[in-house]
Amino acid sequence: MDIGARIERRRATTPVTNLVVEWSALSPVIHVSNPVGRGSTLEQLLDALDPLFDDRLPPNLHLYGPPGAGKSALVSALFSHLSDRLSPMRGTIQTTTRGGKEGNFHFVYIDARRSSTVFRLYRSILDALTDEHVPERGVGTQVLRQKLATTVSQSDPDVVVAIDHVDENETLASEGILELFDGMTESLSVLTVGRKRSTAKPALNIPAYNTHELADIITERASQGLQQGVLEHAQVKTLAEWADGDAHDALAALFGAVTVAVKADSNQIHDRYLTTAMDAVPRNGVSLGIVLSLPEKRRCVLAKLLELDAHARTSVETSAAAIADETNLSTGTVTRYLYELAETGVLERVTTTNSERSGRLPSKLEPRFPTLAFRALYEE
DNA sequence: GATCCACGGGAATACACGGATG
DNA sequence: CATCCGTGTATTCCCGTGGATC
Repeated sequence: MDIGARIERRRATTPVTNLVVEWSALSPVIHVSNPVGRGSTLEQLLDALDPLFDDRLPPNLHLYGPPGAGKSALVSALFSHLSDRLSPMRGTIQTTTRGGKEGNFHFVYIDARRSSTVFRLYRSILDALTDEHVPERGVGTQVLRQKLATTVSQSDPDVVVAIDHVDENETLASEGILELFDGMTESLSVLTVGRKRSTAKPALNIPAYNTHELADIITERASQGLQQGVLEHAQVKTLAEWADGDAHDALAALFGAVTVAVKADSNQIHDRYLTTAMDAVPRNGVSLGIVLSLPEKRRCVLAKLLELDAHARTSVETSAAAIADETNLSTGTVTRYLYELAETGVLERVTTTNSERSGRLPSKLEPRFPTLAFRALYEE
């Protein structure tokens, strides 16, 4: 019996709720292969990448736009399709005649959130380009750089690398990123993607979605992920208007609402679930991708923080103590984590007014990320 | 032995308040 | 009255350590 059949059998015997058909279609951190509604930006991107179709390496480029505008969705999908068409099949013998216009590029998509250091950037690219094992420790950054330089210059196909999520709090800065590839630029081109405009490279702007486009995205996701007709048109509209152009927020809210409905054993999404879910997505908050790529212990601290009762949440210190109690971390360390998370915007410190004690006023911590979706995705 | 980097401890500094000081 | 000071907290900053490779 083959694996596919076994999976199907397992699937059929596992009780599924009559609400969700496909969780991955609903996940705000998984991109679909054909993003909706970014046609004109796609055309501009293809224009910029036009040399590719003439067998030349395109110039370096920077794509920027507001959060939830579909930057990652567009670029990851585009790179995946380009890879299908313009990359040599890995591990198969090239049968096309020499000089043909196919298979002359490697396309590498990097998430700077997961490759947040120079070392990891080099490592991820190298790992994508070679079949060999690439060390994760024990070898210096410059060694990896050298290895990458040789690989890039010696390999026949040139390399186009997209580095997504640059210029964030915890990720590499777009400024200076090209210097990391000094000496390789003959055979390697870089597309950086971020929220800020970049001064150095030619840049392309991607605008926020309008309400109509957002509604289409939500509808598409719901049709893939939910039983037909579960999400009503009015609810789609509510979500789309509320999200104000931010697809991340819209999908995080939808996902949250679904988890609430499933937990309540409901076979439909009541409006009150939707409201609860929208309330759990702070406006101008930090995206799930950022929170989920935090180091393990910090994610753990965040998860515990969400479970605390009102008493434990009154100050950073009490929260830290309660969390430390449930983990093997010391109060001091948890405290520092919490402050650091507040520093980077994942949490917000709100100074509390009433305190019977003397001294500086304490503050309580408010999550600045979609809490329901985080809770569900944290178990992975 | 080298390397990366998540962790951990704790010192240093900032702040709020009330009372002392000029 | 304005400013300084002491005390108790809150917050930030720094740097060493150790696990897991290679």
